[in-house]
Amino acid sequence: MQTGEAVTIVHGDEELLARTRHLFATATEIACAANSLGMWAVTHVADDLDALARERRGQVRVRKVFRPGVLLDPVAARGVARTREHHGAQIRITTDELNETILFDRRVAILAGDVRAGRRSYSVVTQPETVQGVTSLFEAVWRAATDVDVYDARIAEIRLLAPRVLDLLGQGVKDEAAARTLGLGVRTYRRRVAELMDALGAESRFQAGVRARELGLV
Amino acid sequence: MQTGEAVTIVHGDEELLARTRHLFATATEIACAANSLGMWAVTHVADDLDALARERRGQVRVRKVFRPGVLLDPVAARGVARTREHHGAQIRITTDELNETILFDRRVAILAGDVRAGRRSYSVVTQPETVQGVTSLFEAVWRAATDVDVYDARIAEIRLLAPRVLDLLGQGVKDEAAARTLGLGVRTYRRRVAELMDALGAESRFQAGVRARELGLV
DNA sequence: GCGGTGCTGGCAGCTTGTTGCCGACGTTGG
DNA sequence: CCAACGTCGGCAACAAGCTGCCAGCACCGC
Repeated sequence: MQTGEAVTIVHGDEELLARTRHLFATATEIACAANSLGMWAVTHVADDLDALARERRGQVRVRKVFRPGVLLDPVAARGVARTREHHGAQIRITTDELNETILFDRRVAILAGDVRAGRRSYSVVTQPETVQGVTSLFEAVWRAATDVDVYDARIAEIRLLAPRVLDLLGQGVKDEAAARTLGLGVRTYRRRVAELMDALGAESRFQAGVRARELGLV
Repeated sequence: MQTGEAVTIVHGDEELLARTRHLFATATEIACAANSLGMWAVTHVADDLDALARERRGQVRVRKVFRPGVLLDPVAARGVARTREHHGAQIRITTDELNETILFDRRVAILAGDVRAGRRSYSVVTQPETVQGVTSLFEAVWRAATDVDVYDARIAEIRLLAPRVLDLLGQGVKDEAAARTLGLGVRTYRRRVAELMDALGAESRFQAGVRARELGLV
């Protein structure tokens, strides 16, 4: 990654880590928009980066925006809570579609690309106008987003039954049979399904299946 | 992995490779049942293993059973064709639910477990009765399965439109709007959807979404 | 005890999805 | 040219899914 380049393509998590470690160590402002914890898994895997974040807690403003589906996975929800507690991160939830992005000090933007051959590619952008554009988009999303506490209480409830509902949905079981299996009325079962779809931000059951699989919920 | 153990748990693809390389080098019969190419990606990543398989072509009987959804991905379909051509593998398609399995000479069975923290665990079984049980299950599936050629011609057609249909489905677009977008009548669009669901072995759209995502089709 | 609140589940109306039927049309082979 | 075949698309019947409505019930606070 050369200093003169405005956009650099980075392949794979390891390379991204290697090339951005210094940013995590020096930035005073880190902002992240993610559909799942996947992108931030990079920073969790690297133990030294986690320790670094804790160490720098008072020196860096960390903001993260997730989609509500993230909170459906108990493990991910705990990860979110831990991030807030240990890193002093401010966390909000949005129902808008997100492109996965990390911003450092309004100077560097990392945009996630597609997964190819099991490796995800990232664009590392330093070109000022582009970074500014991405930043303003993030700020707009941030302003419209809701504090995680508002969502978490509600989703914590949905989470209780979600694994069983998702399991039955994933097996292709019809609503009536699924409701019977869970000992619910079909109206209530459908309420639970509708809540899940809302949390997943899905408008159809196919889309919900895709999202649920993406988030590792099924 | 000790000789005396009847079942050994192996974590991650690399470890599986390291511990089973000798099996690929010595076995005269290899049988694999897989939901996707994922499990066999292990052997593709290792170049020396690929070369080994080519070298041993006349010395080892290779049989693989996949689910039809695998053929929906052009890349995977080409991988299947290449395996057949280069390794002389016999390949069949089944619509039954499969547990991902590799068998070596009716003596060793490898069963795939769940993915944990991004690493998949495998059970490596050498206990004779268990291996025999797994082998007989594989043989039953093999007997009932259909030669890949029978499926491939049909699925090759479905594959042409599949990316666009899957994309619209994944966006939650309703059938009528999706049909219009593709310039089809809604009856035809629904035929295409039904074919896809058949190929994916899904009974509901949620399940289809999960499967499609699993196979990397969306 | 009583009123307020929230959840459940049955019912019903509506939308969306599933699939058979059939006429129309294009293609192919004799 | 004609017959056979396969696909498309409109129509319709039916099933599955979506959601509002409301009575019944449990719980809670005064």
